[in-house]
Amino acid sequence: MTAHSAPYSISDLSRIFEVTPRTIRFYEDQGLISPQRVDQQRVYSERDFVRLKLILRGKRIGFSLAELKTTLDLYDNAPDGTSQADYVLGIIKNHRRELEQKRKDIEATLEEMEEIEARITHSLSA
Amino acid sequence: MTAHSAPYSISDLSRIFEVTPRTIRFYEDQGLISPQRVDQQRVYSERDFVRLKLILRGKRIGFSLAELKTTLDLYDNAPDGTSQADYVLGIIKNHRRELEQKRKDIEATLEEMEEIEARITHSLSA
DNA sequence: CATTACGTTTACGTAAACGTCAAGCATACC
DNA sequence: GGTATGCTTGACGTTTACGTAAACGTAATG
Repeated sequence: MTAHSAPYSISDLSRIFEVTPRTIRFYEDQGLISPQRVDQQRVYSERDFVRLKLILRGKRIGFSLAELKTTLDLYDNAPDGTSQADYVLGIIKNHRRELEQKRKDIEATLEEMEEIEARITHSLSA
Repeated sequence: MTAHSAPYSISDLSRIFEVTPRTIRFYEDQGLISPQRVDQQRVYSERDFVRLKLILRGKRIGFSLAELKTTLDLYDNAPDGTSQADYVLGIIKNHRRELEQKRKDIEATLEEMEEIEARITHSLSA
């Protein structure tokens, strides 16, 4: 029971995802989203909605808009030929390595923060 | 058996961490590292080494240099008073929430990538 | 009919994180 | 003594990801 469903206006998405319309238009400018137009006005489909969601998630993880564009474009069209498929598989493998690294970084940081937390709470009981 | 040990020159760190000297000097400019000087030349201790390591790890996770500065400064000096401690604990809690979110983002992305990988390899066997 | 709300394009501004010279000093080697 | 190497400090340039303002169109509302 999401408050909204497709189609969305730009301010709908702006509210839902807590980004400014400027941001959404900028992503379009960079080729990340391509909403339809009704009388010059942007109209966003469920697919656009999902794309924006993926973009913002990717950003939180630390990917650039350029990277997100290529990966979104990549995952969009299923590869036809075997060579294409191998190519995509290679890219995916790289992305996974990056992500695994980030996950390790995060886990290491979380552990350190727990240690610090423990040190502080322990020192408080002194 | 790390090839080097303290003290390090700027080019040592540059090689070890695969960043340019400019980057390291920039971090100093931003107050993230404060190496000693011997005759105007920067000399990095083991502590500086660790700091740089933490900075780069933080960057990979997606933190800004400003954020990293405050957290490094924060974790540096153990809190003396209880109020201080509570303050720090609050900040840490926020950081942990952020990191948990990022971890979720990463895991969701990894799962999607596995699905895509599966789809491709499956389509190849057709 | 004027105001308000929402949308549009165009364009200049900005903060972050360095890159890229330029010019100079010191040590080391031939 | 000249040259190469490595360090230093400016200082301007660049990319990314938007912010911000201007100037305008349209549709509903009092």
